[in-house]
Amino acid sequence: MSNLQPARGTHDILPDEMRAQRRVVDIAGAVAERYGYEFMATPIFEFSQVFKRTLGDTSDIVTKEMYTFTDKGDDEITLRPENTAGVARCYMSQGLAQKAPVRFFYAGPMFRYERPQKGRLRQFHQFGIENIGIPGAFADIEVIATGARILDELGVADKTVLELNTLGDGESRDAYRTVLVEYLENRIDELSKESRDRLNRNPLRILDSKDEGDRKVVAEAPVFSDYLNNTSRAFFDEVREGLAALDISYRLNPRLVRGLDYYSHTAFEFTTEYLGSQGTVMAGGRYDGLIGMMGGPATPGVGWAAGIERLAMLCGEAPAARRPIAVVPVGEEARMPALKLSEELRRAGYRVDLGHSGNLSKRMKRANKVNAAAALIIGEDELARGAATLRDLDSGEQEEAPLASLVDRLARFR
RNA sequence: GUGGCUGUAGCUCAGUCGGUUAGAGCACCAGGUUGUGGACCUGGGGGUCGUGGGUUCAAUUCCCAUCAGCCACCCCA
Repeated sequence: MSNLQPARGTHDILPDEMRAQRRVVDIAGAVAERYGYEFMATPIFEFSQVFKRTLGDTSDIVTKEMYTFTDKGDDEITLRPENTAGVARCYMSQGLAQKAPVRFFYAGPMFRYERPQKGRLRQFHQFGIENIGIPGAFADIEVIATGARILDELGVADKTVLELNTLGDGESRDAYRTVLVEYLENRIDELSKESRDRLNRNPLRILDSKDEGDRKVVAEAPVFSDYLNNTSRAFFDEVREGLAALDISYRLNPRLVRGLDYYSHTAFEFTTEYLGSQGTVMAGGRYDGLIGMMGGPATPGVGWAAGIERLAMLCGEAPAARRPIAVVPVGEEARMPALKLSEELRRAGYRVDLGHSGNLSKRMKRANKVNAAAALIIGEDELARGAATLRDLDSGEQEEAPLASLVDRLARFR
């Protein structure tokens, strides 16, 4: 058994779970389209540089979580740990600046070498949207609104909370960073070991530490909002105004810091308390610096990504599979006519379960097991009359119907 | 990567203070019903008790290691 196990942190997705995930993607995609987004995909692997250059040398994702290997052509390849960098790369290599602004959504597998837990897999799936080319706050507002609308239509809005923060522009962040590091250095012996390590690499992260000692120090730390310049402040105000206008409620969380380096201004997360410590269900923000970091022209962008598994878990029970019509032949001479009838019904749009063995009783059992809405029985008698027996499997009522009228007769079971 | 809990049939779980054929419910298969499913009845198949090693006359049970899942940290979707 041991070597038949799927690799650590991966798992098979069987139909029940697949339906749940598919529903998430279908609903999210349908909503995203209403907001002007179009479905697209980038490759599952890219040159490692795509991620290394953009996600930041200090991020955990780059430093310890990437699936990177050298392929037979000696290229250094990485399985994508997220999709924003890939979309940005695509934006440049496809010359999409010509078509800016662009709005894309994607769905697919991502890979991160982490210690697995429920809701945290090494191969997991994300649905995300990217809005590239719009510098103004309206883009941020619409991006958040798209996410909120999706959560609402999935029926999980009341299980999630939107947390919002601003990271300001580069100037504001640099100014704050300097002051913060200075403050933290003065109280360095009160900080946890992890936070001391983070002090140089990524001091903003310390604001989000769960360590008690750290929290005490953080509580008295200088506040970012005091260091926002006018531009950054005005931007954030407009975002908040827009959310208010759309009745999207949120909770300001000044400690909300995105893990990746390319973010600026708006940062947000939809979180839930129903999933244990894997509570982030959808997260994103503005990444005006990203395309520049990849060597392209300064290009604004906003987006978010959502964990499909996490959303599906939040949604609870998977939707039921579509109920088929069971076609059951009786006797050898009915097999071929049953095959032809099945084909005809399928062409007409029905889902058909054609049993392949067993007597009538066994096939009826199977019809029941696959949750068929109706059974069509064709045997010698029916064949002689060019008809089939149509049995409603819920009520148990049955009648004989001429083959020619079947497609219509079945309409109520569609 | 750190700390902890768990691992017995396809699933959910009993059980063995170390002892001979390891159980239940559900699921599955067959029959009761060779032109009628769901309910019911009868019977049946399925486990090297996660894997490897150690202790022992004897290990599914104790010990160690390992793998996997889960929880918290970490990180995040």
